[in-house]
Amino acid sequence: MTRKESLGRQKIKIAKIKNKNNLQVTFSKRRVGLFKKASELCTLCGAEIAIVVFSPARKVYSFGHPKVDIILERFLTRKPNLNPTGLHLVEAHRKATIPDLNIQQMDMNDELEAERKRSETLDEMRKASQSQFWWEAPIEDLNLHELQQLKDSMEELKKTVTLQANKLLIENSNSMPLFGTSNSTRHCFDHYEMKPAHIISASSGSFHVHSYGYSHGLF
Amino acid sequence: MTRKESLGRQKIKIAKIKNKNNLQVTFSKRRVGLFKKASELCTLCGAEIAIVVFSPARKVYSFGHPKVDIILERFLTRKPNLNPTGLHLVEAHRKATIPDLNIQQMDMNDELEAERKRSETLDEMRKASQSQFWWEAPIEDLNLHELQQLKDSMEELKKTVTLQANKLLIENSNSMPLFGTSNSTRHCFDHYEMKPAHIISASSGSFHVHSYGYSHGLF
DNA sequence: AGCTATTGATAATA
DNA sequence: TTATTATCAATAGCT
Repeated sequence: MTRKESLGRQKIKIAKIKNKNNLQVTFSKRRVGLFKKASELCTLCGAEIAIVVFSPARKVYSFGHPKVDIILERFLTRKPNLNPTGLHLVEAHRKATIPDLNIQQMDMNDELEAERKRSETLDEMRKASQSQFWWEAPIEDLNLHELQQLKDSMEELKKTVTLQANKLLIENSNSMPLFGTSNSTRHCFDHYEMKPAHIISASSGSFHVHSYGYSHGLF
Repeated sequence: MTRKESLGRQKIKIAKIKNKNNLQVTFSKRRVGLFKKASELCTLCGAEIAIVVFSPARKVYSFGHPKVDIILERFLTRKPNLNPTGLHLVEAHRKATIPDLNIQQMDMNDELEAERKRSETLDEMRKASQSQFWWEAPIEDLNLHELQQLKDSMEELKKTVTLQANKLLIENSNSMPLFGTSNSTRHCFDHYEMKPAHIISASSGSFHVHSYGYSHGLF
Protein backbone atom coordinates (compact mmCIF):
# COMPACT_ATOMS: atom_id res chain seq x y z
CA MET A 1 0.00 0.00 0.00
CA THR A 2 1.06 3.57 -0.59
CA ARG A 3 1.67 5.66 2.44
CA LYS A 4 -1.66 7.53 2.42
CA GLU A 5 -5.08 6.50 1.15
CA SER A 6 -6.57 9.89 1.94
CA LEU A 7 -5.52 13.25 3.17
CA GLY A 8 -8.65 13.34 5.27
CA ARG A 9 -10.70 16.42 5.68
CA GLN A 10 -9.29 19.54 4.16
CA LYS A 11 -10.14 23.11 4.93
CA ILE A 12 -12.57 24.67 2.48
CA LYS A 13 -13.60 28.19 1.80
CA ILE A 14 -17.23 29.00 2.47
CA ALA A 15 -18.23 29.85 -1.07
CA LYS A 16 -20.49 28.29 -3.64
CA ILE A 17 -19.23 24.84 -4.60
CA LYS A 18 -18.83 24.65 -8.33
CA ASN A 19 -18.40 20.92 -8.85
CA LYS A 20 -21.98 19.79 -9.21
CA ASN A 21 -21.46 16.29 -7.88
CA ASN A 22 -19.44 17.51 -4.96
CA LEU A 23 -22.14 20.04 -4.18
CA GLN A 24 -24.83 17.40 -4.01
CA VAL A 25 -22.81 15.25 -1.63
CA THR A 26 -21.97 18.17 0.60
CA PHE A 27 -25.58 19.28 0.65
CA SER A 28 -26.78 15.88 1.77
CA LYS A 29 -24.17 15.51 4.48
CA ARG A 30 -24.57 19.00 5.84
CA ARG A 31 -28.33 18.92 5.76
CA VAL A 32 -28.27 15.83 7.94
CA GLY A 33 -25.74 17.52 10.18
CA LEU A 34 -27.93 20.60 10.48
CA PHE A 35 -30.99 18.60 11.43
CA LYS A 36 -28.98 16.65 13.96
CA LYS A 37 -27.75 19.86 15.56
CA ALA A 38 -31.30 21.09 15.74
CA SER A 39 -32.45 17.84 17.26
CA GLU A 40 -29.75 18.02 19.92
CA LEU A 41 -30.64 21.61 20.73
CA CYS A 42 -34.24 20.57 21.21
CA THR A 43 -33.35 17.72 23.52
CA LEU A 44 -30.64 19.47 25.50
CA CYS A 45 -32.45 22.73 26.09
CA GLY A 46 -36.11 21.98 25.53
CA ALA A 47 -36.17 24.32 22.56
CA GLU A 48 -38.76 24.06 19.83
CA ILE A 49 -37.41 24.34 16.32
CA ALA A 50 -38.67 24.28 12.77
CA ILE A 51 -36.36 24.20 9.78
CA VAL A 52 -37.33 24.44 6.13
CA VAL A 53 -34.69 23.77 3.50
CA PHE A 54 -35.02 24.18 -0.23
CA SER A 55 -32.26 22.30 -1.98
CA PRO A 56 -30.58 23.76 -5.04
CA ALA A 57 -32.69 21.25 -6.94
CA ARG A 58 -35.87 22.79 -5.50
CA LYS A 59 -36.59 19.83 -3.29
CA VAL A 60 -38.02 20.57 0.13
CA TYR A 61 -36.78 19.17 3.40
CA SER A 62 -38.06 20.10 6.79
CA PHE A 63 -37.38 19.41 10.42
CA GLY A 64 -39.71 20.16 13.25
CA HIS A 65 -39.97 19.64 16.95
CA PRO A 66 -42.57 18.96 17.97
CA LYS A 67 -44.07 19.55 14.52
CA VAL A 68 -43.13 21.87 11.69
CA ASP A 69 -46.64 23.22 11.20
CA ILE A 70 -47.14 23.91 14.88
CA ILE A 71 -43.92 25.86 15.19
CA LEU A 72 -44.54 27.83 12.02
CA GLU A 73 -48.10 28.56 13.00
CA ARG A 74 -46.95 29.88 16.33
CA PHE A 75 -44.30 31.94 14.61
CA LEU A 76 -46.69 33.37 12.06
CA THR A 77 -49.57 34.07 14.36
CA ARG A 78 -47.52 34.93 17.39
CA LYS A 79 -50.32 33.46 19.44
CA PRO A 80 -49.50 30.02 20.81
CA ASN A 81 -52.73 28.42 21.93
CA LEU A 82 -55.64 30.70 21.24
CA ASN A 83 -57.83 29.58 18.40
CA PRO A 84 -55.04 27.76 16.62
CA THR A 85 -57.42 25.80 14.46
CA GLY A 86 -58.47 28.75 12.37
CA LEU A 87 -55.18 29.49 10.74
CA HIS A 88 -54.30 25.87 10.69
CA LEU A 89 -57.30 25.17 8.55
CA VAL A 90 -56.62 28.08 6.28
CA GLU A 91 -53.09 26.94 5.74
CA ALA A 92 -54.07 23.33 5.43
CA HIS A 93 -56.51 24.20 2.74
CA ARG A 94 -54.16 26.39 0.81
CA LYS A 95 -51.45 23.83 1.21
CA ALA A 96 -53.79 21.20 -0.15
CA THR A 97 -54.86 23.39 -3.02
CA ILE A 98 -51.55 23.05 -4.72
CA PRO A 99 -49.73 19.88 -5.70
CA ASP A 100 -46.22 19.24 -4.54
CA LEU A 101 -44.17 16.29 -5.48
CA ASN A 102 -41.03 16.92 -3.48
CA ILE A 103 -41.32 17.06 0.27
CA GLN A 104 -39.60 15.29 3.10
CA GLN A 105 -40.37 16.01 6.69
CA MET A 106 -38.64 15.06 9.90
CA ASP A 107 -40.76 15.63 12.96
CA MET A 108 -39.36 14.92 16.38
CA ASN A 109 -41.54 14.07 19.33
CA ASP A 110 -39.36 14.18 22.46
CA GLU A 111 -37.78 11.16 24.06
CA LEU A 112 -38.50 8.76 21.24
CA GLU A 113 -36.04 10.42 18.89
CA ALA A 114 -33.97 7.92 16.99
CA GLU A 115 -36.56 5.22 17.35
CA ARG A 116 -39.55 7.29 16.42
CA LYS A 117 -37.73 9.48 13.97
CA ARG A 118 -37.53 6.72 11.43
CA SER A 119 -41.21 5.89 11.55
CA GLU A 120 -42.13 9.56 11.61
CA THR A 121 -40.03 10.16 8.56
CA LEU A 122 -41.60 7.23 6.82
CA ASP A 123 -45.01 8.47 7.83
CA GLU A 124 -44.32 11.92 6.52
CA MET A 125 -43.00 10.55 3.28
CA ARG A 126 -46.09 8.46 2.91
CA LYS A 127 -48.24 11.49 3.53
CA ALA A 128 -46.11 13.40 1.08
CA SER A 129 -46.69 10.88 -1.66
CA GLN A 130 -50.38 10.95 -0.93
CA SER A 131 -50.38 14.71 -1.18
CA GLN A 132 -49.79 14.32 -4.86
CA PHE A 133 -53.52 13.77 -5.06
CA TRP A 134 -54.07 17.30 -3.94
CA TRP A 135 -57.35 17.65 -5.73
CA GLU A 136 -58.74 15.47 -2.94
CA ALA A 137 -58.66 18.53 -0.74
CA PRO A 138 -58.33 17.65 2.97
CA ILE A 139 -61.04 20.16 3.69
CA GLU A 140 -63.23 17.19 2.94
CA ASP A 141 -62.15 15.74 6.26
CA LEU A 142 -63.25 18.69 8.33
CA ASN A 143 -66.29 18.37 10.53
CA LEU A 144 -68.86 21.08 11.04
CA HIS A 145 -67.15 22.42 14.12
CA GLU A 146 -63.92 22.84 12.24
CA LEU A 147 -65.72 24.47 9.37
CA GLN A 148 -67.34 26.80 11.86
CA GLN A 149 -63.97 27.85 13.17
CA LEU A 150 -62.67 28.36 9.68
CA LYS A 151 -65.69 30.46 8.89
CA ASP A 152 -65.10 32.53 12.01
CA SER A 153 -61.56 33.24 10.95
CA MET A 154 -62.74 34.39 7.58
CA GLU A 155 -65.50 36.52 9.03
CA GLU A 156 -63.05 38.35 11.19
CA LEU A 157 -60.69 38.95 8.32
CA LYS A 158 -63.48 39.95 5.96
CA LYS A 159 -64.64 42.50 8.45
CA THR A 160 -61.27 44.19 8.44
CA VAL A 161 -60.98 43.95 4.68
CA THR A 162 -64.39 45.46 4.14
CA LEU A 163 -63.76 48.34 6.45
CA GLN A 164 -60.45 49.06 4.80
CA ALA A 165 -61.93 48.81 1.32
CA ASN A 166 -64.61 51.28 2.33
CA LYS A 167 -62.03 53.64 3.66
CA LEU A 168 -59.94 53.48 0.52
CA LEU A 169 -62.92 53.91 -1.76
CA ILE A 170 -64.18 56.87 0.16
CA GLU A 171 -60.76 58.44 0.04
CA ASN A 172 -60.04 57.69 -3.59
CA SER A 173 -63.32 58.09 -5.46
CA ASN A 174 -64.98 61.42 -4.78
CA SER A 175 -66.01 60.49 -1.28
CA MET A 176 -68.73 58.19 -2.54
CA PRO A 177 -69.31 55.23 -0.18
CA LEU A 178 -69.57 52.00 -2.14
CA PHE A 179 -69.43 49.32 0.53
CA GLY A 180 -72.15 49.16 3.12
CA THR A 181 -71.33 47.82 6.54
CA SER A 182 -75.06 48.15 7.04
CA ASN A 183 -76.10 44.82 5.65
CA SER A 184 -78.60 46.20 3.19
CA THR A 185 -78.44 45.15 -0.42
CA ARG A 186 -75.54 43.59 -2.25
CA HIS A 187 -74.83 46.10 -4.97
CA CYS A 188 -71.63 46.82 -3.20
CA PHE A 189 -69.46 44.35 -4.96
CA ASP A 190 -70.67 45.35 -8.35
CA HIS A 191 -69.60 48.86 -7.59
CA TYR A 192 -66.26 47.53 -6.60
CA GLU A 193 -65.94 45.80 -9.94
CA MET A 194 -66.65 49.13 -11.59
CA LYS A 195 -63.84 50.93 -9.92
CA PRO A 196 -61.70 53.52 -11.67
CA ALA A 197 -59.64 52.06 -14.47
CA HIS A 198 -56.31 52.06 -12.75
CA ILE A 199 -57.68 49.76 -10.09
CA ILE A 200 -59.23 47.27 -12.43
CA SER A 201 -56.21 47.20 -14.67
CA ALA A 202 -53.94 46.69 -11.75
CA SER A 203 -55.73 43.43 -11.00
CA SER A 204 -54.12 40.17 -11.98
CA GLY A 205 -57.32 39.57 -13.88
CA SER A 206 -57.97 35.99 -12.94
CA PHE A 207 -60.82 35.05 -10.63
CA HIS A 208 -63.46 37.68 -10.50
CA VAL A 209 -66.59 35.97 -11.63
CA HIS A 210 -66.49 32.48 -10.24
CA SER A 211 -67.13 33.55 -6.69
CA TYR A 212 -70.61 34.84 -7.21
CA GLY A 213 -73.54 32.77 -6.13
CA TYR A 214 -72.10 31.87 -2.75
CA SER A 215 -73.00 35.04 -0.98
CA HIS A 216 -75.78 33.58 1.08
CA GLY A 217 -74.52 30.21 2.15
CA LEU A 218 -72.33 30.38 5.22
CA PHE A 219 -72.11 34.11 4.92
CA MET B 1 0.20 27.81 38.32
CA THR B 2 -1.37 24.40 38.71
CA ARG B 3 -0.97 22.02 35.84
CA LYS B 4 -4.46 22.43 34.36
CA GLU B 5 -6.88 25.31 34.42
CA SER B 6 -9.52 23.34 32.60
CA LEU B 7 -10.24 19.86 31.43
CA GLY B 8 -11.53 21.31 28.21
CA ARG B 9 -14.58 20.02 26.49
CA GLN B 10 -16.07 16.85 27.86
CA LYS B 11 -18.42 14.43 26.25
CA ILE B 12 -22.03 14.91 27.21
CA LYS B 13 -25.15 12.83 26.88
CA ILE B 14 -27.87 14.24 24.67
CA ALA B 15 -30.52 14.69 27.32
CA LYS B 16 -32.24 17.63 28.92
CA ILE B 17 -29.72 19.77 30.79
CA LYS B 18 -30.88 20.24 34.36
CA ASN B 19 -28.59 23.00 35.54
CA LYS B 20 -30.54 26.06 34.56
CA ASN B 21 -27.56 28.33 34.06
CA ASN B 22 -25.67 25.74 32.11
CA LEU B 23 -28.71 25.25 29.91
CA GLN B 24 -28.90 28.90 29.04
CA VAL B 25 -25.24 29.05 28.05
CA THR B 26 -25.50 25.92 25.97
CA PHE B 27 -28.63 27.19 24.26
CA SER B 28 -26.98 30.43 23.27
CA LYS B 29 -23.86 28.79 21.93
CA ARG B 30 -25.63 26.06 20.06
CA ARG B 31 -28.20 28.38 18.57
CA VAL B 32 -25.40 30.47 17.11
CA GLY B 33 -23.73 27.30 15.89
CA LEU B 34 -26.94 26.09 14.27
CA PHE B 35 -27.46 29.36 12.42
CA LYS B 36 -23.86 29.33 11.29
CA LYS B 37 -24.25 25.83 9.89
CA ALA B 38 -27.36 26.92 8.06
CA SER B 39 -25.59 29.97 6.71
CA GLU B 40 -22.75 27.83 5.42
CA LEU B 41 -25.13 25.40 3.79
CA CYS B 42 -26.79 28.29 2.01
CA THR B 43 -23.53 29.68 0.73
CA LEU B 44 -21.88 26.39 -0.17
CA CYS B 45 -24.82 24.81 -1.94
CA GLY B 46 -27.13 27.65 -2.84
CA ALA B 47 -29.79 26.25 -0.55
CA GLU B 48 -32.57 28.40 0.85
CA ILE B 49 -33.26 27.90 4.52
CA ALA B 50 -35.59 29.18 7.19
CA ILE B 51 -35.19 28.33 10.86
CA VAL B 52 -37.50 29.23 13.69
CA VAL B 53 -36.39 28.60 17.25
CA PHE B 54 -38.40 29.00 20.40
CA SER B 55 -36.12 29.12 23.39
CA PRO B 56 -37.11 27.42 26.64
CA ALA B 57 -37.86 30.94 27.83
CA ARG B 58 -40.36 31.40 24.99
CA LYS B 59 -38.17 33.85 23.12
CA VAL B 60 -38.19 33.58 19.36
CA TYR B 61 -35.14 33.50 17.14
CA SER B 62 -35.18 33.01 13.42
CA PHE B 63 -32.79 32.65 10.56
CA GLY B 64 -33.68 33.01 6.92
CA HIS B 65 -32.01 33.04 3.56
CA PRO B 66 -33.02 34.93 1.67
CA LYS B 67 -35.85 35.84 4.03
CA VAL B 68 -37.72 33.87 6.66
CA ASP B 69 -41.14 34.95 5.45
CA ILE B 70 -40.38 34.17 1.84
CA ILE B 71 -39.17 30.67 2.60
CA LEU B 72 -42.07 29.93 4.91
CA GLU B 73 -44.59 31.28 2.46
CA ARG B 74 -43.18 29.09 -0.27
CA PHE B 75 -43.24 26.14 2.09
CA LEU B 76 -46.80 26.76 3.21
CA THR B 77 -48.29 27.54 -0.16
CA ARG B 78 -46.19 25.12 -2.11
CA LYS B 79 -46.61 27.43 -5.04
CA PRO B 80 -43.56 29.62 -5.53
CA ASN B 81 -44.63 32.47 -7.77
CA LEU B 82 -48.29 32.16 -8.58
CA ASN B 83 -50.53 34.54 -6.69
CA PRO B 84 -48.23 34.73 -3.71
CA THR B 85 -49.88 37.86 -2.45
CA GLY B 86 -53.02 36.12 -1.30
CA LEU B 87 -51.58 34.04 1.45
CA HIS B 88 -49.07 36.68 2.26
CA LEU B 89 -51.84 39.05 3.05
CA VAL B 90 -53.71 36.51 5.07
CA GLU B 91 -50.64 35.73 7.11
CA ALA B 92 -49.62 39.31 7.39
CA HIS B 93 -52.98 40.19 8.77
CA ARG B 94 -53.08 37.37 11.24
CA LYS B 95 -49.53 38.07 12.22
CA ALA B 96 -50.43 41.65 12.86
CA THR B 97 -53.44 40.70 14.89
CA ILE B 98 -51.37 39.55 17.79
CA PRO B 99 -48.65 41.33 19.74
CA ASP B 100 -45.27 39.80 20.30
CA LEU B 101 -42.48 41.27 22.32
CA ASN B 102 -39.78 38.69 21.79
CA ILE B 103 -38.47 38.23 18.29
CA GLN B 104 -35.03 38.25 16.75
CA GLN B 105 -34.48 37.58 13.11
CA MET B 106 -31.35 36.88 11.11
CA ASP B 107 -31.89 37.18 7.39
CA MET B 108 -29.04 36.43 5.04
CA ASN B 109 -28.85 37.90 1.58
CA ASP B 110 -26.08 36.08 -0.27
CA GLU B 111 -22.59 37.47 -0.63
CA LEU B 112 -23.02 40.26 1.85
CA GLU B 113 -23.26 37.94 4.82
CA ALA B 114 -21.28 39.14 7.78
CA GLU B 115 -21.44 42.74 6.66
CA ARG B 116 -25.11 42.83 5.86
CA LYS B 117 -26.12 40.43 8.58
CA ARG B 118 -25.59 42.99 11.25
CA SER B 119 -27.69 45.68 9.62
CA GLU B 120 -30.36 43.16 8.66
CA THR B 121 -30.55 41.99 12.23
CA LEU B 122 -30.86 45.52 13.44
CA ASP B 123 -33.55 46.19 10.88
CA GLU B 124 -35.51 43.14 11.90
CA MET B 125 -35.22 44.03 15.53
CA ARG B 126 -36.48 47.48 14.76
CA LYS B 127 -39.42 46.02 12.88
CA ALA B 128 -39.97 43.65 15.77
CA SER B 129 -40.22 46.43 18.29
CA GLN B 130 -42.62 48.26 16.02
CA SER B 131 -44.77 45.19 15.77
CA GLN B 132 -45.68 45.73 19.37
CA PHE B 133 -48.20 48.18 18.02
CA TRP B 134 -50.07 45.35 16.42
CA TRP B 135 -53.42 47.03 16.75
CA GLU B 136 -52.25 49.23 13.91
CA ALA B 137 -53.01 46.35 11.60
CA PRO B 138 -50.89 46.44 8.42
CA ILE B 139 -54.02 45.68 6.44
CA GLU B 140 -54.38 49.42 6.65
CA ASP B 141 -51.51 49.67 4.22
CA LEU B 142 -53.07 47.52 1.55
CA ASN B 143 -54.32 49.12 -1.62
CA LEU B 144 -57.48 48.13 -3.41
CA HIS B 145 -55.69 45.74 -5.69
CA GLU B 146 -54.19 43.91 -2.76
CA LEU B 147 -57.54 43.84 -1.04
CA GLN B 148 -58.99 42.42 -4.23
CA GLN B 149 -56.46 39.61 -4.20
CA LEU B 150 -57.13 38.91 -0.58
CA LYS B 151 -60.80 38.81 -1.32
CA ASP B 152 -60.22 36.38 -4.17
CA SER B 153 -58.35 34.07 -1.88
CA MET B 154 -61.20 34.13 0.56
CA GLU B 155 -63.83 33.64 -2.12
CA GLU B 156 -62.09 30.52 -3.31
CA LEU B 157 -61.79 29.13 0.18
CA LYS B 158 -65.34 30.02 1.09
CA LYS B 159 -66.59 28.20 -1.95
CA THR B 160 -64.94 25.01 -0.82
CA VAL B 161 -66.07 25.48 2.74
CA THR B 162 -69.65 26.08 1.71
CA LEU B 163 -69.79 23.05 -0.49
CA GLN B 164 -68.31 20.89 2.22
CA ALA B 165 -70.68 22.27 4.83
CA ASN B 166 -73.59 21.49 2.58
CA LYS B 167 -72.38 17.99 2.08
CA LEU B 168 -71.94 17.38 5.78
CA LEU B 169 -75.31 18.79 6.65
CA ILE B 170 -77.04 16.72 4.04
CA GLU B 171 -75.31 13.64 5.31
CA ASN B 172 -75.75 14.30 9.02
CA SER B 173 -79.16 15.84 9.44
CA ASN B 174 -81.86 13.66 7.89
CA SER B 175 -80.89 14.60 4.38
CA MET B 176 -82.35 18.06 4.81
CA PRO B 177 -80.41 20.66 2.82
CA LEU B 178 -79.80 23.74 4.93
CA PHE B 179 -77.29 25.68 2.90
CA GLY B 180 -78.30 26.89 -0.50
CA THR B 181 -75.72 27.19 -3.20
CA SER B 182 -78.59 28.84 -5.01
CA ASN B 183 -78.18 32.30 -3.60
CA SER B 184 -81.71 32.60 -2.33
CA THR B 185 -82.37 33.87 1.16
CA ARG B 186 -80.11 33.91 4.13
CA HIS B 187 -81.91 31.75 6.66
CA CYS B 188 -79.16 29.27 6.17
CA PHE B 189 -76.87 30.50 8.86
CA ASP B 190 -79.60 30.57 11.44
CA HIS B 191 -80.22 26.94 10.75
CA TYR B 192 -76.55 26.33 11.18
CA GLU B 193 -76.67 27.99 14.58
CA MET B 194 -79.49 25.69 15.51
CA LYS B 195 -77.58 22.57 14.71
CA PRO B 196 -77.88 19.44 16.83
CA ALA B 197 -76.53 19.84 20.32
CA HIS B 198 -73.32 17.94 19.87
CA ILE B 199 -72.22 20.33 17.19
CA ILE B 200 -72.93 23.43 19.17
CA SER B 201 -71.38 22.04 22.31
CA ALA B 202 -68.33 20.93 20.43
CA SER B 203 -67.69 24.53 19.53
CA SER B 204 -65.13 26.49 21.50
CA GLY B 205 -68.01 28.85 22.12
CA SER B 206 -66.26 32.12 21.49
CA PHE B 207 -67.04 34.13 18.38
CA HIS B 208 -70.38 33.26 16.90
CA VAL B 209 -72.31 36.46 16.97
CA HIS B 210 -69.85 39.17 16.08
CA SER B 211 -69.67 38.11 12.47
CA TYR B 212 -73.22 38.98 11.58
CA GLY B 213 -73.95 42.09 9.64
CA TYR B 214 -71.13 41.60 7.17
CA SER B 215 -72.92 39.17 4.91
CA HIS B 216 -73.47 41.63 2.11
CA GLY B 217 -70.33 43.64 1.96
CA LEU B 218 -67.66 42.06 -0.17
CA PHE B 219 -69.58 38.82 -0.36
C1' DA C 1 -22.83 4.36 1.07
C1' DG C 2 -17.98 3.81 4.21
C1' DC C 3 -13.26 5.68 5.95
C1' DT C 4 -10.04 8.71 8.24
C1' DA C 5 -7.27 12.75 8.72
C1' DT C 6 -8.41 17.17 9.84
C1' DT C 7 -11.02 21.09 10.79
C1' DG C 8 -14.54 23.08 13.33
C1' DA C 9 -17.74 23.17 17.35
C1' DT C 10 -18.23 23.41 22.06
C1' DA C 11 -18.22 21.92 27.57
C1' DA C 12 -15.97 23.41 31.25
C1' DT C 13 -14.11 27.13 33.34
C1' DA C 14 -13.03 31.85 34.54
C1' DT D 1 -22.59 37.93 28.08
C1' DT D 2 -17.51 37.05 26.40
C1' DA D 3 -12.93 34.54 26.23
C1' DT D 4 -9.89 30.49 26.58
C1' DT D 5 -8.66 25.84 25.66
C1' DA D 6 -8.71 20.90 25.77
C1' DT D 7 -11.59 17.74 23.73
C1' DC D 8 -15.19 15.91 21.04
C1' DA D 9 -17.92 15.83 16.80
C1' DA D 10 -18.61 16.91 11.92
C1' DT D 11 -17.06 16.39 7.52
C1' DA D 12 -13.80 16.92 2.84
C1' DG D 13 -11.62 14.12 0.02
C1' DC D 14 -11.38 9.39 -1.58
C1' DT D 15 -13.17 4.66 -2.50
